[in-house]
Amino acid sequence: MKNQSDAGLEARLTAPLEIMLASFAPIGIEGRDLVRRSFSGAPQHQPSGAAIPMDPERNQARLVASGWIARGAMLNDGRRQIIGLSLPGDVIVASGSVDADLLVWALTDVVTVDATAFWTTLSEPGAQASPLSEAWRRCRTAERLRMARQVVRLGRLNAYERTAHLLLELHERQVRLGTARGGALHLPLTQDVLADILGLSAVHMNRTLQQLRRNVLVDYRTGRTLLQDLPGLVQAANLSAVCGPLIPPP
Amino acid sequence: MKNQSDAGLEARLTAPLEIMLASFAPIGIEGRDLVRRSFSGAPQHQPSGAAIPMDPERNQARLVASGWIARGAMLNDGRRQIIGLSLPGDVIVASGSVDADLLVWALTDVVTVDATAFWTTLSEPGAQASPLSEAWRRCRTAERLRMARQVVRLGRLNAYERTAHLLLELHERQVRLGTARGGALHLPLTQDVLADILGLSAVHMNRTLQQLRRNVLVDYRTGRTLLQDLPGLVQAANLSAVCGPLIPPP
DNA sequence: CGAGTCTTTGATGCATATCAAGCTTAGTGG
DNA sequence: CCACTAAGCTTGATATGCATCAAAGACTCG
Repeated sequence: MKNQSDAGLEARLTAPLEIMLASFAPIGIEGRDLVRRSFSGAPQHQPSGAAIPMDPERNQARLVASGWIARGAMLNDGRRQIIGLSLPGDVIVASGSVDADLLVWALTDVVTVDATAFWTTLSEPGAQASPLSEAWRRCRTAERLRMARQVVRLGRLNAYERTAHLLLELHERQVRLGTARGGALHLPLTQDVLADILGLSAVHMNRTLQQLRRNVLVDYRTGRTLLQDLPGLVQAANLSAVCGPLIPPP
Repeated sequence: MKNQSDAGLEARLTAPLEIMLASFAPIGIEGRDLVRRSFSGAPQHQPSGAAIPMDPERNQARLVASGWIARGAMLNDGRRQIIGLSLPGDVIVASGSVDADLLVWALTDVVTVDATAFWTTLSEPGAQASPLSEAWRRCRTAERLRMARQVVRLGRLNAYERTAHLLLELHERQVRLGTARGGALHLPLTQDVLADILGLSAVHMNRTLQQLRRNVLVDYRTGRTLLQDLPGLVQAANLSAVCGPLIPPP
């Protein structure tokens, strides 16, 4: 009985991961079941704003089951930079920061599960050639690519380009998850948070969003945003935001 | 005979990797030998400025045996951003960029070897618990950490802080390799390249380096740079640059 | 010794930060 | 149901860090 309810619970928790993996490469029923079997720990709930404890030694990796998470750094004088966002289906790895200057916190209410077993499973010999491991490989490559593009964004794009590019990236990720349809996506981010992702001040973030609205590219509202002109955004971004093959969700 | 000379050559090619791994965790004689046995392909030479071909499918990973390599992106209007530097001992992974907007090129004359076998070896079951794999894990963690810090650097540090931080990072990496002694390090980077790492213009890069010299923190010259005041630089950087445990090279 | 690649310097402009204040919205308690 | 509050959004004025442009010195190398 406990097992049964657990199985149901796990299936729900891993749903975003299954969907995202399948968007990179078909993983088959076996792949799907292997994913489900790899998560058995108790889910942890964190309220919006809470820190997510990431012990670099134990507790190596956590799967985001629902909610949005920010990984970032805080300087002594209060400046804050968000390094990346983790959405449902993403796996967060402890950065093992020596000085603990890297933080992970919840942007919304969040549910996470320990992913160490999953991590290990995909490093095992048999997994090396499976369809699942191929999807996982592409998924990790996409993550590295996103990080690389975050560097380019901050280093060489202006505020307008940065914003367009970030919105396209978040759009692609949500299309993979099946939570965005035709440019409409769920964005539970305040302009403050957006600014900390893009290395801007909150004031300038606001003005940049207004500019995008004036040019009829984006209609931004907290929680519910509409990309009105995808090709226009791609042109405005000046940098590709595509992160891998995209097999549309069913 | 061929085998014998090959063995000698391979030992030399992998030397930086062995040293760097050992700086993160002791790898033992077996680890060292496993590293040496994992590289058998012909070394490739590239002159300074040449592109390093990185086929995302085959040719997954390459070890830098000597020379400096830049990974970066080029925008259509000529803006360039270097995402990271690869030094001897580093392994470059194909980003599998869909749009091929990410490039890898040689900053100096360079020798690389295919590292796919090495990569695979360390994913095998037996390797999971070996000292070598522990060193490798820490090494990869350090790389992720460096990338994260590059984001913070570009997003929230000013030119002065960025420069101090980058120099500290390069210092640490060379201390690991045993190629830096007491603040003196080898920097085969033009100010142009430094600017493209730090997201600055070459002119401002120059002025920032002068400022560091005036404050007696750094004596910069292409090819040979001296960090005159490490604690001062750490303070100026405003962000930790330490990337992992540091076991001093023998 | 000439030609290219780097570095340095000065003058000017712009993108973005900062400061300060009003406004809007949603949630809370009386 | 209505103050009351706090969080977020918006706007204007001002300041500044860095880019850009232009040109002149330093090096290096054939």
